[in-house]
Amino acid sequence: MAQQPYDRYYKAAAPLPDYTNPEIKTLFISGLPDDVKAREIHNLFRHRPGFDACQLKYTGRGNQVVAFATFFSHQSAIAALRALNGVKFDPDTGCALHIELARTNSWRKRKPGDVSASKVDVFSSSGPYVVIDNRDRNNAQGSSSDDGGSESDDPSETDKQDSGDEDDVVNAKSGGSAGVDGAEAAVSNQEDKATEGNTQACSTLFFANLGPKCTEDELKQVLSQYPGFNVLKMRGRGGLPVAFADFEEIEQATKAMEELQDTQLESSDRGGLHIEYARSKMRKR
DNA sequence: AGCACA
Repeated sequence: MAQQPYDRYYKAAAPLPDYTNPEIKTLFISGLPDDVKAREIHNLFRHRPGFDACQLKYTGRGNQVVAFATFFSHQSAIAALRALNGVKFDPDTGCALHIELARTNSWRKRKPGDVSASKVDVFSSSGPYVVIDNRDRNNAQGSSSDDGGSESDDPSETDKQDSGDEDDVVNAKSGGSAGVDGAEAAVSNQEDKATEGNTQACSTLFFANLGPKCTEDELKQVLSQYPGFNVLKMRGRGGLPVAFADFEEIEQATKAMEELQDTQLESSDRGGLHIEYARSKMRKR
C-alpha cells in the first residue's frame, strides 16, 4: 500500500541509467503485462542479432513481472534496446516496453559441480529461457501459483511454467554450447533466389517505412551490428526518408534483411522497418 | 507502395 510513494521518490533520486557501460550485455525489461509468458520474451528477442538467453522474473511485488535478456556483446544489446524500447507489447492495454541496460549482467551457466549458488537464479543449460518465481516467497496474493510446496533448487523444474510448445524450436541441442549459430542453418540457402517480394537478390538493401525523424545515425548503429555492412545512404524523397544499405555479400544483406524486417526503430511513429533488396547495387563511390 | 548515387 505505502510502497507507491516510496517508489516515486526512489525514481526521482536514482541516477540515470548508464547506457555507455560496455561491460553490460544484459537488458532489463519492464512494462510487461502480468500475464506475460517467458516464451513471449524469448520470441521477442530470439531474432535479434547476438541474442543469448533471457529470463522472466516474478518479482514478488504484487503481480509485477520483469525480464532480462542477455546478448553476446554490449553492442548487440544496445541495438536490441534501440529497436524494441517503447514498442507496444500489449495492444489491448497499450502498455509499452521499457528497456534499459541492466545494472549487472545475468549469470551464465552454472559451473559443473558448483553448488554454491543458493537459489535458482542462474541460467540453467536446459533451455532457451528461465523463469524465476519469487511470488510464493513474498506471499503474493496474486495469481494462484500452483506451488505444491516444491521450493526446488532443482533446475530441471524450470520448464514447468509453459510446456505449451507452439514455439518452433529448431535446434534441440542437449547440454551443448551456445544456441545461436545452429538456428540459422535452415535459413541460409537463398543465394540467388529472392526472398522478399519479387525483387531480385542484391547486396544493397532498400529501407522504407521509416519515420520522419529517423536519422542516419540511428540506422547506422543498427546496421553496424551486421557483418559485411558497408555504407548507408539516406534519401529525403519528398517527406518520408528511405535508405540504402550496401553489404559486401548478398548473403550478408539477406541475413540483415531477415533479421531486421518489421523491427521497430525507436524513432518510428509507424510500423516496423520494411526492407527489400534494392533494384540496383549501390555504386561504389 | 515508396528505389538514389553515377
